[in-house]
Amino acid sequence: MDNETITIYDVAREAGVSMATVSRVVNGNQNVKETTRRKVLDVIERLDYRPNAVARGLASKKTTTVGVVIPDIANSYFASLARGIDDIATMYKYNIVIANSDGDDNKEINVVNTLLAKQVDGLVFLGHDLSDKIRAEFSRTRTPIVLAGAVDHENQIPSVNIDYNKATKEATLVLGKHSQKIALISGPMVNAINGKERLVGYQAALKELNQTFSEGLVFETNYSFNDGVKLAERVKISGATAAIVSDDEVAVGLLNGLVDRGVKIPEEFEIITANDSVITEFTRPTLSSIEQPLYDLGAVSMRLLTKMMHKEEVSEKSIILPHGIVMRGSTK
Amino acid sequence: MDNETITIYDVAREAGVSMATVSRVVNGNQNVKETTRRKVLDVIERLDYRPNAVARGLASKKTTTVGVVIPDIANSYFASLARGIDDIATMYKYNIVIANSDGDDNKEINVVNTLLAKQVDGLVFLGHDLSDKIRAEFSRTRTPIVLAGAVDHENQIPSVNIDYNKATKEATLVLGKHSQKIALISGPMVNAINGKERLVGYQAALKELNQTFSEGLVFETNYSFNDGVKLAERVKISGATAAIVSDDEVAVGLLNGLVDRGVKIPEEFEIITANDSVITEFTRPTLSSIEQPLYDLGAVSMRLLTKMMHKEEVSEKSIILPHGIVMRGSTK
DNA sequence: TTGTAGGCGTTATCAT
DNA sequence: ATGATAACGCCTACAA
Repeated sequence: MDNETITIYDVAREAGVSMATVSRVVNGNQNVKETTRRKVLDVIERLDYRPNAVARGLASKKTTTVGVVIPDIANSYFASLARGIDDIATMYKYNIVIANSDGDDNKEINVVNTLLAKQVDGLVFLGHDLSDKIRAEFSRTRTPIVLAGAVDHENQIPSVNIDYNKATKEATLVLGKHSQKIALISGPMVNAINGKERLVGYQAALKELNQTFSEGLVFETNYSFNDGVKLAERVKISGATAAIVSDDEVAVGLLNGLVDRGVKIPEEFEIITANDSVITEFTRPTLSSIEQPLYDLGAVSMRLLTKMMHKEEVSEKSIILPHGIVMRGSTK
Repeated sequence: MDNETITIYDVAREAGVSMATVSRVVNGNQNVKETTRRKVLDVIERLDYRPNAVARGLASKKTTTVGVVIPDIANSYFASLARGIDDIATMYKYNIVIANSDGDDNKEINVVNTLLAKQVDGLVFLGHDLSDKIRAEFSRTRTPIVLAGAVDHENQIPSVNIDYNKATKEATLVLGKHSQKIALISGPMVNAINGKERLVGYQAALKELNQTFSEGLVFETNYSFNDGVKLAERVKISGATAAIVSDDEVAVGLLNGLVDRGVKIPEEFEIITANDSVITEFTRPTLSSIEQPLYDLGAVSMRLLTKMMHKEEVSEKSIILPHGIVMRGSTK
């Protein structure tokens, strides 16, 4: 009663050739006479035949699909990376299956496993420092994996990053020109996005500034606008007069929270945020930021992954993209 | 030389049972003696066996994967919907393959086809009024499809929306209290997100306000922050003293562009935007908005899709979620 | 409760 | 240039 799924056999029969031939024209194999090619193409059109990618995947052991593990697709930073990834993936005829990990170690392992079960040809892993468990998981699969905006401290897995340590240090030094008390607003410390690098850079800068490191100036958040807003009061009380923030949404919240409390920015309080996503221009004053090529981080990592999937030689496994500091309204 | 891919046969041999039995325990079939189940589970663990989802998909004709066609994942409005979709999908054990369409008719058709070729169990289509071509494509597939934040004027395809017409009318009426010239900032007119509904609602409100509709007060954009910024000058020149905007990023740009030009908001110019995404709170003043349950739009549509995929009866095919108007800083 | 065997829709290897 | 015919890894009646 329903339209049966039509297969390569149907096309073959209808066109009076073997399925092998149909397969050849579908796959652009040159060894087909032009006339039969036409004939087959016609039938394909007429029958509205659409090759079954699953069967194809089973037979060829390639799915033309890559998995993307992402902490939160609704976060503009990750969304930008995702966009870069998808564009390049599309360019190379890959599709993307996205799985939110919420930055949770266990969920990460979970989604990585289901992604691998789905036989993705490759994996892009976003956002977190690698936990030992996940690294173990990665090490026993042949599936190519690339980290984007995430560092592997063992330096085993190919990755695309900026130098978070250096960038954070530079940003902190900028704030140090006018501030004696600089706060560090990070993600959840146990598992922050490049948290260690950032902390190290921050501390190195403090040392150079002859400022003492104080736990009381380090604040943890869960990467959300509201976290930033809520933090404003605590930060104000801490006596800090500047902050380096690890996530743009948090920074926007903090800035607005501070402004709403009558704090003058940048006169009384300076902020530099970390990701230079579009939202840094949404506020007044606008947010100064570590400048990083978000889209490119995604795009380059996907490009790297395609090379690995195609078994091309990759000279550089740990790609560091250039960064900078954009001075906008939240710094003097 | 490498770790061979290990299959259900390996497990069967190693456990001294048939592959059917292994399949049973993997799929949680109850007809397995507890002791053999244990035995099999042990071997699975020991061999680190991971069922091949592709083979499974071919044999069972189910991929536990749903396709999501999205205009731009980097847009916070769509990203919110996507998050809702993914959460519910995960809850029901589905994965999501995302494809950006850029709101382009041809790309849409393209990605829909590759998604269908991949045998997704269902499809969520975001963002646009349906073109005839895409509707034709949809009508000749058995794959369940749900529209989220997109209306089908033929009312054939299940969808989850708010009443854009009514919401736009209400918002326009609010602006009409203080303004004689209300601009409508839409997406690309040919293919705007629910563009027709919004235009109709806008015009209905004008009529009720005894204001005349003028082409000069309708502005098209491409849904980006920068479009909004650029538009500020033109809108100002047009003499409008209020605007209803179809996209939050555009609204943010417009607001900032206006503020930067010395326009006082809301005193001299009022704005109501359309999507109530987080970024409406990023600006100062904050943006008043049509209020809509973004996450729920995604979540509900995915829930509806699961029902369809499981062949459950669905009573209501066109779900309208409630909306409201949030008055924030950009209105008097 | 467990095993056997026939698909699922392609690709890919050999022949012809 | 074209056609048989095995895989590919699993599910699922059907038997036992």
